[in-house]
This record gives sequence, structure tokens and C-alpha cells, in this order.
Amino acid sequence: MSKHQKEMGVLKEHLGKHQLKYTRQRELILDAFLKQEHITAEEMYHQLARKDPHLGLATIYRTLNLFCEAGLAQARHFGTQTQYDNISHKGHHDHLICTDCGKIVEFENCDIERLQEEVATRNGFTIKTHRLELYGLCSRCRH
Amino acid sequence: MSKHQKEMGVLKEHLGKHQLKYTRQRELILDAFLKQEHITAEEMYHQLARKDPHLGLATIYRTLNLFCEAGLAQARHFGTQTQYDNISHKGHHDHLICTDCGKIVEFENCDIERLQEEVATRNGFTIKTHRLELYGLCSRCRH
DNA sequence: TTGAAATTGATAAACCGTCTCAAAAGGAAT
DNA sequence: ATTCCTTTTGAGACGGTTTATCAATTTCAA
Ligand SMILES: [Mn+2]
Ligand SMILES: [Mn+2]
Ligand SMILES: [Zn+2]
Ligand SMILES: [Zn+2]
Repeated sequence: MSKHQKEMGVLKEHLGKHQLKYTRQRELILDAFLKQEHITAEEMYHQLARKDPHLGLATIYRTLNLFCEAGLAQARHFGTQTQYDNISHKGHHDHLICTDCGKIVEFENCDIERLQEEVATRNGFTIKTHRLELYGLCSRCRH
Repeated sequence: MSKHQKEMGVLKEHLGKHQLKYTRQRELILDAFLKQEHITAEEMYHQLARKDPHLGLATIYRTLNLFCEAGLAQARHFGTQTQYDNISHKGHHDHLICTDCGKIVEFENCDIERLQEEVATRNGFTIKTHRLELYGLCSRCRH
């Protein structure tokens, strides 16, 4: 029995609903993905090269995008490459990013979210999504 | 006497400090840039093609990046292309973006900024910059 | 006016992610 | 287990955006 029973269930349900198939590659990528908070396709490509040297980069991109559609992942554009954020066991959140060491801290702040809604309403907008990223130095890198 | 006396002064001061030269192209691009709130390099390339058909796209990218260094512009990554934001006559601000028609509304909210600082402090971070973008539908597009 | 240094324009290259397509694999029905 | 249709895969081509290269041109201080 796998460690990631619940998430595998979510994926299989999505696959079933869309006439998609459960493959060895998808299982492999899901396992690797659920071990991280954020990961890029390239990072995963290198990690998995040990387990399966023939796994293609395109397959990793395709599969991570599939996870986004299944609600397990969310694509974030922090730096130059897309980070796939493991949201399987957590709700909406935003990020603090250290520009020196790359450390990423997740946070949630209801007050900020509420004020965002106020701003939107005042301007006649209905918010669908948002991105809030705070860039700076973490405590280690400040010294 | 040009319409953009102040901004031209800012640019010339930056050029002076860095042993850079004041060229016809830089003047042309500055004038076009200051007429917009946000513009992409490609858009400016097409606009200026009338005034100077030989102006190269690389020069536009180089010059807009120069404006960023001089503090006149700020690069923003809303969609697929980089938007250069004219910040010469305004301070920091964030954006509401309509995902349907592309309309962009600028806003400032001190309360949000203060809460961001609180979040950062609580996590040991010192913020240098941030990005806050609210995506949704404007009043026209909601109907 | 001269000449060293910066700039320009054309285009190649880098970068990241998606598309293409023939071969392989999944899986439902038999 | 076999069949057979559909989906998936891997390799590499491709596309859009931005930067790098480099010879020719321009700037500007002496
Ligand atoms: Mn996250
Ligand atoms: Mn703006
Ligand atoms: Zn750090
Ligand atoms: Zn709109």
C-alpha cells in the first residue's frame, strides 16, 4: 500500500472522468511530486533520471499539468521557471521568497485577502485569482 | 522645449553617472514611453516604426531596461510579454487585471502593504519588493 | 577635428515550454 | 489471454520572447 493513498485516489478519479489512463510514468511522477512542496519540471527530470533514465521531459511537463487539472498541483511563476506547488493537502496560500538563498515560506493572511476583495469591489472587479509574492532576505541571509 | 522635461532630466542624470550617452534613439523611445501607462517592447516597436523604420527591436529592449535602471520604468510580467510600467510620475502601486479584455487598473493600499510587512517580520524576512496582482473580470466584462 | 568609448541594428542564440508523430502501452470486451 | 481501439510516451522539432554578438556608426570630451 502506497504512502499517498488519498492523492492517488484523487488522480484516479480525475483520470476516470476524462477517459485517461493510469500509467507507470504517472505513478512515478506522482510519488516524486508529493514529496516536495514546490518543484520545477527540470528538477523532477533530474531526480527521476535515476529511477527511469528514459523518462522524457515532455512527459513530466504533461503530467504536472495534468496534476494541476486534477487539483493536486498549482503552477506558480516565481523566477524564470514554473514551480509546481503541491496543494494536495493544503488550501490557498501565498509566498515569501528569499532572493539570496531561494528559500520559500508559505503563508495565509485572511486580512490581506479581505482587503483585496475590498479593492476589487471598489473598482468594479470580481476577483477570480490573485498572486501575492513578497521578495526579500530571510533571517539567515540578512547577516 | 519638450513636454517631458523632468523625466529627461532624470535620464540624463543617470546617463551622466554611468558614462552613457544621450542618443537620438533614446530620446525617441523616452517620448513614446512617457505617453503610456504600460507598454510592451513589441508594441513600442510597431508604434515607432512610423517615426523611424530602422529602429531595431533590440534597441527598444535595451532602452526600456535602461529606463528601469534609471528609475523611470518598472518591468511587470502580467501575461506572456513583459509590460514596462511608467512609474516616472507615481510611486509604488499594484494592479487589477481583467482576464477578459485586458484592462489594467492601478491601485495603492497602505493597509495591505502594512500587513505584508507584518507577515514578513513574523517570518524573519525583510521585504525588498513584492508583487500583488488581482485577476478577474471588470464591470463591463462581467455581463 | 580627432579618437576612444559607447551605441546601434541585424541576426544568431538561449531559454522554456509545447507540439508532432511514430511506436508503445493501457484496458475493456471478448 | 487475445484483440483492438484509444491514450500515452519519448525524441526532437518548433515557437515566442528576450538577450548576446559584432561590425559599423555615433557620441562627445579633449
Ligand atoms: Mn506554496
Ligand atoms: Mn502600473
Ligand atoms: Zn535566504
Ligand atoms: Zn474587462
